[in-house]
Amino acid sequence: MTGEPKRQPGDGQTRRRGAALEEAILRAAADELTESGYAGLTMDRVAQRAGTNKNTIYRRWPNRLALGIAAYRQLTTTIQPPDTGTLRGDALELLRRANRHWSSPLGAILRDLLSAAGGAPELLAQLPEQSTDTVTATWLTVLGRAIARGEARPEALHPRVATVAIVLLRNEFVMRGVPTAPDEVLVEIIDEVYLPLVRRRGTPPA
Amino acid sequence: MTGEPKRQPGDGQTRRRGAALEEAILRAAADELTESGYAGLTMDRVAQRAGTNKNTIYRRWPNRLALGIAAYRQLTTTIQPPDTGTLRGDALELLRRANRHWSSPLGAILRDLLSAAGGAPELLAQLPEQSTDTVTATWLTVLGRAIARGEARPEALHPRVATVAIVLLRNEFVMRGVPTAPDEVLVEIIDEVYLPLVRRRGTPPA
DNA sequence: GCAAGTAAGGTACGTGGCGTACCTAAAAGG
DNA sequence: CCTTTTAGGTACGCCACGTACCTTACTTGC
Repeated sequence: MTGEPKRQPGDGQTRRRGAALEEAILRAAADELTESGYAGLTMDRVAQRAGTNKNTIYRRWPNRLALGIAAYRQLTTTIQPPDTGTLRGDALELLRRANRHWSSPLGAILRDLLSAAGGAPELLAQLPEQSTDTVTATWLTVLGRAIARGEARPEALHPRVATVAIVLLRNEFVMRGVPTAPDEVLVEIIDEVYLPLVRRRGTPPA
Repeated sequence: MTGEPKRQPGDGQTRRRGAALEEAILRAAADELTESGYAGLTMDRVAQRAGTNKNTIYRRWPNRLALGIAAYRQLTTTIQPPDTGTLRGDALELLRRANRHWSSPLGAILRDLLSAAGGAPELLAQLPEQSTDTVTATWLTVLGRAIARGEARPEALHPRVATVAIVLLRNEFVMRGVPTAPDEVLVEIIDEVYLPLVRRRGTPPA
């Protein structure tokens, strides 16, 4: 939305450097992302929009993808674990947040970035929603509280187990493509898979 | 490996048409895939290798990706469900096969194709290992036998539940990138998640 | 067998976008 | 002030996709 004033050679204008310039570039890139998606994020356009030139961009990011990832991070905020009082509530809330995000325009951008990264771990790690650590920590927190309440078995406090639900939902997006998963799918994941897996055993509700 | 003889204009050679030509193109594309991966699959090179021209290729496939998918299918064979006698054995075998395939050169090609498809369902459906139907059917078969043997609870015979293990492994590849998952990961998925989830309930082995 | 129709071959080109090279000009800093 | 650093301007090489257009070889139907 914000076009930078085009600078003429020798017009005596102040010339940005360092952090200020970097922020301007990131803002321009983020704007391009939201307007045209990752496909529309071209180095020429970002340079023009930021009122600078490709040269300057390439001095800071090695390639288009790196810039795209950096710009994407500008658009996201980090998540706080919910605390609804029940494991089912917390888990469902986390899935709904993920579902909303992945179905939003930002989700489309995220998918394109993932595509472009082609599974390079050092790049994936820079994407908040994909960073295994962040996501895993959130689920472990939620599950830990449930265990403390006696809702779940302590042995379930294991990264692989704790994150099963979100992994299944992510898979839903990878396999079925773009559109939002219906809420029933989220409920099904929780009720048919996640809760049966982490709930206390050997004491059937008989 | 097989270079087609270069045809000269007016050299009186026989000119391939229809199915024969199509097969030649697919063979050339498949060879390029195995030698140079999807990145190396360029329309010009395929045309040259098949002893034909881009024009002819574009009459059959709308773009590079479509050709890549078609060529990839030439390189894969369909899977048969294993029958080791135990659910654990069958499930582990299926995971090991998937692991081997995804770590092989073919797996790299598959990942690139998935990347390029960018989550378009109609394209994904053409990739055997990604076709939900095929994979789900296999796991349902294996799980169905286990239920018949009394190893698993009948309510687990549900697509979402039956395929949990393979979904987790797929996630491992998506998140951690290329290299083979160690066998311990497969065992962990089976023993910590899959079997606890599908096994009979309420009768702990006490 | 011949003529019309169809499909393959050859070649060139437009296009888009990345990444680089190279020089000029402004700011920073001693 | 003079030097060093960093930004700006511009052009270009390159690659590969996809298209256009014509020529040439097969096929088919009369």
